[in-house]
Amino acid sequence: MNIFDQYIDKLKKILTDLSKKGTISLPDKLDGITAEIPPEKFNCDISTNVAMVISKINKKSPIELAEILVDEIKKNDKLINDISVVKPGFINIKFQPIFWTNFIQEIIKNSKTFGINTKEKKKKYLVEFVSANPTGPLHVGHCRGAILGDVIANVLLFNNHKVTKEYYVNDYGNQIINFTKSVYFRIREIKFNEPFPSYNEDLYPGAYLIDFAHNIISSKNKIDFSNFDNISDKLTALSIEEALKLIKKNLNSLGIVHDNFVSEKKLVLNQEVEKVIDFLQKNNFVYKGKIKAPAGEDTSNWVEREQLLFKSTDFGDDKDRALQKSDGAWTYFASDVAYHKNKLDRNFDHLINILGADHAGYIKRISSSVEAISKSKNKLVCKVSQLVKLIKDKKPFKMSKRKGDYITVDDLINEVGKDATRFIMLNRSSDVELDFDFDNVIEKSKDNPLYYVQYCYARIASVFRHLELNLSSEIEIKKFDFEYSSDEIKILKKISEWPKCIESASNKLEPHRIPTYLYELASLFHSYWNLGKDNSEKRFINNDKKITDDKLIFLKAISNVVKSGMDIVGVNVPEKM
RNA sequence: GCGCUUGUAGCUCAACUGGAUAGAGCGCCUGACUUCGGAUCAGGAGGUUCUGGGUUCGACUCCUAGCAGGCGCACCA
Repeated sequence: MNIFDQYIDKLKKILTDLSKKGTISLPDKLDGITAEIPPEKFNCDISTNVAMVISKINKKSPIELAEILVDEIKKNDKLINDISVVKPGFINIKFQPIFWTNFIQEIIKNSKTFGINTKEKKKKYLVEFVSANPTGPLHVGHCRGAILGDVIANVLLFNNHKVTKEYYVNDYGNQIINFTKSVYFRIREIKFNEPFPSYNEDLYPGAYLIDFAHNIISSKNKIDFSNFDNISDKLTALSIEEALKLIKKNLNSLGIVHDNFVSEKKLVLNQEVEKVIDFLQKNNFVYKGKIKAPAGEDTSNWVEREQLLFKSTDFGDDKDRALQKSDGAWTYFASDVAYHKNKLDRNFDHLINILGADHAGYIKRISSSVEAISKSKNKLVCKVSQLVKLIKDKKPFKMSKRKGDYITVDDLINEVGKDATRFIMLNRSSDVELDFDFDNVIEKSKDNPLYYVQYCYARIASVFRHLELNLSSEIEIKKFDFEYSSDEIKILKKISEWPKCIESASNKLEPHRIPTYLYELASLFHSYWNLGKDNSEKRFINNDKKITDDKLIFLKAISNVVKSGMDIVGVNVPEKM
């Protein structure tokens, strides 16, 4: 039920009819026609730019064409109250109130599907997100991307697409060796009373490793901890298992559950890296060569060496990228190419990667590899989530990994809660840096948009409570013959934009549009609510402690949209606060 | 030096894929509580959308040249 799409279809039909008659000419493709709710000052319901779009090809002024169209539109639409042409050529339409009564009847009937974008075909998506190294707990830095990925998946699911949420586990490489060694030293610290080496900068100093060590010691595995080399494989597996357990717990407290965890190590052991490089070699995308030092940087330590390179410059990257290290091991990039081949083999229509800002420079090379393998440019979309600036006590809070004083997801959830974290992290476009002010996020006031939206729902719930009705149960109303006032139509207009919001959030992968929209809807509702203070006729419940059907259904429509929006964002809507 | 990205009210940010007189919140100033829960609302002040060119009927949005901030630029992952 997207009234704008419906209206555009109606306009297109009028245009083709007129062009058949020879009244107007049309371009080959009818693109760029919009229908939207205009700014409030125009005092109308829907507005279209159609006259301006066809102005050029007809060599007539938009105003002139609009006048012609207005007559036709009037003939075709009986629910119009008023229609006018406004410079520079917009056609503005005001409906009779019955239009909105019909609208609300439709969306109440189809409350389960209202908002879903029906234009698009069902597709299979893979969303890869978080993919943090399995060497410790998630910290705040991971949070934004995690929530972004999760909500993008939710939006796509809401639109009936098939979505797989995946986590790529980097359980291969030097960092994992250092991580396992660190666990080993913690075990020795416990078992043999040896101090954890402070001199070795490669080790992980975090105290959580002590827990890992305890867990491994007390597990059922019988391990002789006296010699590292004898047990390194076993210990690596156990350590990663510990880390993943913790990470999954962290994700869970954020309300995130992945469908798959794909192991880098397994890809390497299954020779998938060799296979994909072989494939690229046959297609002439791989060669032995040297990488040049970047200009303008201190290159005194630069060592030129010959290594296996991928020709990402063929796809617009600034340099070709190394696939193999000098010791013969695959680079992270090489196994990631194999991982993306693996994704492509699973026949998804679209791949989406969520990356942190610090990995933005990586996008060109990985999308180059996907293009080389799939021969398709738009298969992979990478979405970058910008930094989160933490603010505590009005001051920026810097985290230092070395010192181990970083804020973990656990800290965050304990202090702020899941809902506030999700809502605030999502409230801004992922393209801009985000200020995350602890004091503000905890505050239960209008400064906090989460509570503002929740409060709207709670107010509606309280009306239902007073009437001893259940907000979540279906309402049946036999006669839809009431008329809504202009105050109410203002809110209904906003509701009519809900499908548009979902559509753009989904097409552009910009879920921040949802909290923004919900805030605006809540704001209109709060204003409306307060009208009842000065004017008791505008209250929902009248003096006989009853509610009229139009008001009941009106509240229901608002709460439905708020609920479905908050579901996508992944936060609760309490009936009492 | 190169690449990506951001630049909109004092501050934090929106702006329906190019639309009309650019909108919210915070902060500041006025006002509304024996409330269908004030975690709310009404009103006011506040703008050369970083700068210069270009495309267009029409530009915060697209192109181009700059300026400023952020991120990145080997075999780390």
